[in-house]
Amino acid sequence: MMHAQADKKPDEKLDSRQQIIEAAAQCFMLKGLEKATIDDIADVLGSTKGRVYHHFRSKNAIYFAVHRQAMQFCFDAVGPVLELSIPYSEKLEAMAVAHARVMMDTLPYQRSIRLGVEIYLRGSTTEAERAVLTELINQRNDYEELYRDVLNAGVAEGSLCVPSVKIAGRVMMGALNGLVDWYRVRPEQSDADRDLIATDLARTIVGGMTA
Amino acid sequence: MMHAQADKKPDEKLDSRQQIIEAAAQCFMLKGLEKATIDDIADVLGSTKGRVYHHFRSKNAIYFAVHRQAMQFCFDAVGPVLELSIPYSEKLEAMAVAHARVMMDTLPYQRSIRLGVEIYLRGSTTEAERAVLTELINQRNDYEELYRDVLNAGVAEGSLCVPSVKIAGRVMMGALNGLVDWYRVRPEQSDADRDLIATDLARTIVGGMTA
DNA sequence: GGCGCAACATTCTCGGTAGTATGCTAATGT
DNA sequence: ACATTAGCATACTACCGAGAATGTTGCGCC
Repeated sequence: MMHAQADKKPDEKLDSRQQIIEAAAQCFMLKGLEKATIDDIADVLGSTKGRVYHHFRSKNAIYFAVHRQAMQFCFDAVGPVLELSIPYSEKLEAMAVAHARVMMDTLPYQRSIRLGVEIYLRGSTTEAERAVLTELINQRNDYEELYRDVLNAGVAEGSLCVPSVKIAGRVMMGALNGLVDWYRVRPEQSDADRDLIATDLARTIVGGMTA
Repeated sequence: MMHAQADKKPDEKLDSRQQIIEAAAQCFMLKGLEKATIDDIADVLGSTKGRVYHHFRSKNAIYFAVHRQAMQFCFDAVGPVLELSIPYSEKLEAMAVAHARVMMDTLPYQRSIRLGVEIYLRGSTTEAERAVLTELINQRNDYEELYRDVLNAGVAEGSLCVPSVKIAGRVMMGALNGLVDWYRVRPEQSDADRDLIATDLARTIVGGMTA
């Protein structure tokens, strides 16, 4: 009943799957990875398990999709910054700002990521799933490497200075991703408010690395 | 059978409970909060559920104990540093070093904390448990406030400079606690190696806050 | 105007786990 | 010496949630 006969928004066609991912991110954020049930996700959509299992083979597969999406948001956000021709110290800070922004803008996804990537799925998973898992972990490493690359270049250039590039990268990820632990969405909060948080955050972090 | 008749180490008397907490921290770190079962914890002790439920009313109670212990480690580590009469910038860095050290030294406890404090226990818990929960959260706030206090004092003194003390506190907690996400215990790693990590980490973080 | 398939809904099973109830044994007070 | 209790082990129950099996509906296509 009341099926897709209408298709009011033709640009939202292949997104029944996307809706599930969105709902899952919401549920994961609110209840945690294990406590969020498939039925919970379906409930958010006003739907049932059937729909979810039609699009995803397993609960893990849903989590993988959420994770991929979250990482994609990050890559999309910092990608443009990487193209800029500015001193590496400025580039690093701009990357941090962009990352902080995307953390706030896609909070449910980013919080889902935090809820135990390696820990979720201990042992008892299929080999295929473990393959996807390592792919996701590699994605995170690749992302962090973007920062380390800029750090290295900045040190070579002389605009950046850190005791250890490796540790500096960890510091950046820790401080930036930590945002999802304490940031709360407030309705009265404007776009400018979020920008202020992002810039203050980035400045505080990168400030210690500029020569 | 083979009960406590021996008591080989008299200094380890009232610690059957402590052993459970230690084992629980281990299990939580390895398998996650929900996936770690009471039987897992008992297995680590070469024991059974009976023992665990003799000392703790519920699984949540065990987690609470682990959490308390973890926070206690932190308070004990930075307490002495707070007494020192040194510039606040130096004090802040010394606190960061101490915190980083305790993160590495009590890794299972600290990792357990990260696995969802607010998320673990959504709704379906007793009122008594929720009271303990808020107590734990307050403990974390109190701990973070130690850092904010030093930051404020440092800014007033002129030895520290940040765009926002509130955000600077978040940055410190995020970067320092993030340590438990990437730090791996290696047997060949010496005490000095850990000290190096701690000092580099602290310097990278606090470096951006010194005037 | 039947056929097949996509996109779900409904219902069931089955394994795993928190918590309980009960049993057992060795100290400990009296 | 006897009862009691602390400190566990063993055996059992109740429940919940992932995934499977199966049913239902509408649309496209020949």
